[in-house]
Amino acid sequence: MEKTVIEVEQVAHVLKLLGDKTRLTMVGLLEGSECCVCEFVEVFQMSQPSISQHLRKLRDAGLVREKRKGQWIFYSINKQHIAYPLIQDLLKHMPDQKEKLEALEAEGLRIICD
Amino acid sequence: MEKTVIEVEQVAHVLKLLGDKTRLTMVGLLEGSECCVCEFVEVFQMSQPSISQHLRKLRDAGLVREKRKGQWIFYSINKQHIAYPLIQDLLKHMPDQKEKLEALEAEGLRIICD
DNA sequence: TCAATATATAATTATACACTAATATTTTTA
DNA sequence: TAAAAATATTAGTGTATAATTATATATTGA
Repeated sequence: MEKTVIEVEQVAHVLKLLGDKTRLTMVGLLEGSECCVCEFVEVFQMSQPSISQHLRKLRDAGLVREKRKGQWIFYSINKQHIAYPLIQDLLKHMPDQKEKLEALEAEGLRIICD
Repeated sequence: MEKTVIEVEQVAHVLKLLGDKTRLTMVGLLEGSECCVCEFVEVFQMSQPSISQHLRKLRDAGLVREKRKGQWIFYSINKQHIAYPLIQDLLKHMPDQKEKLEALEAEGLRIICD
């Protein structure tokens, strides 16, 4: 297991961001695969602006990256972030979120690119 | 390493509590040893009510326990809490906080009981 | 080029949060 | 038993946060 030591302030900042069910689940989903905004809207059954605002917070902190693919913007986890190993450790204590994406796929709502 | 899997909501709740520099440091300190309120007041240079309110949040969540020893009330980490293994993993990514207590001790402000 | 789709941003509002000031409670000690 | 010390609680205040609504931007496809 990789280990990074991060200043308390920075850890607190990351934990504050992840101390929200929506954002924490987002990160759990992104650990499994890239997702676009409309997939999050489906998974969370929340409004698109609300989803975008959550993603913006994660992006502003550098925890996720965005990449446009045609009409969609895909988000991915930033494995280069100094807190990424910490986040991985966190996620080990949570149920796997991938079933949410599988449910999407079953409904034909998963966006596949490339 | 012990492993516990906790529901997303519960993890988010714990992370929200620890997403505050003061409370996160408190937990880091308590992982090393019990502390009483006046020690926290010294370490954080914050008002006593503010410290008490932070401790109350941690206590309400069951993350810490309190125990009166004479005129002092000592707080300790609750190793029985379902999120304790998660917290231990978190703390591994932070600098050790014990030097703060050593500094207190050097000033003769550490409260030793028993 | 126009309509539809996907996404972002801005403004607003209601709620949550952290701190301070004031006060209450408990314990020790003189 | 009265005063001091340690801690908790309550009320008030300013700020942060999350959601909604409205609007703007960018891309695709007819």
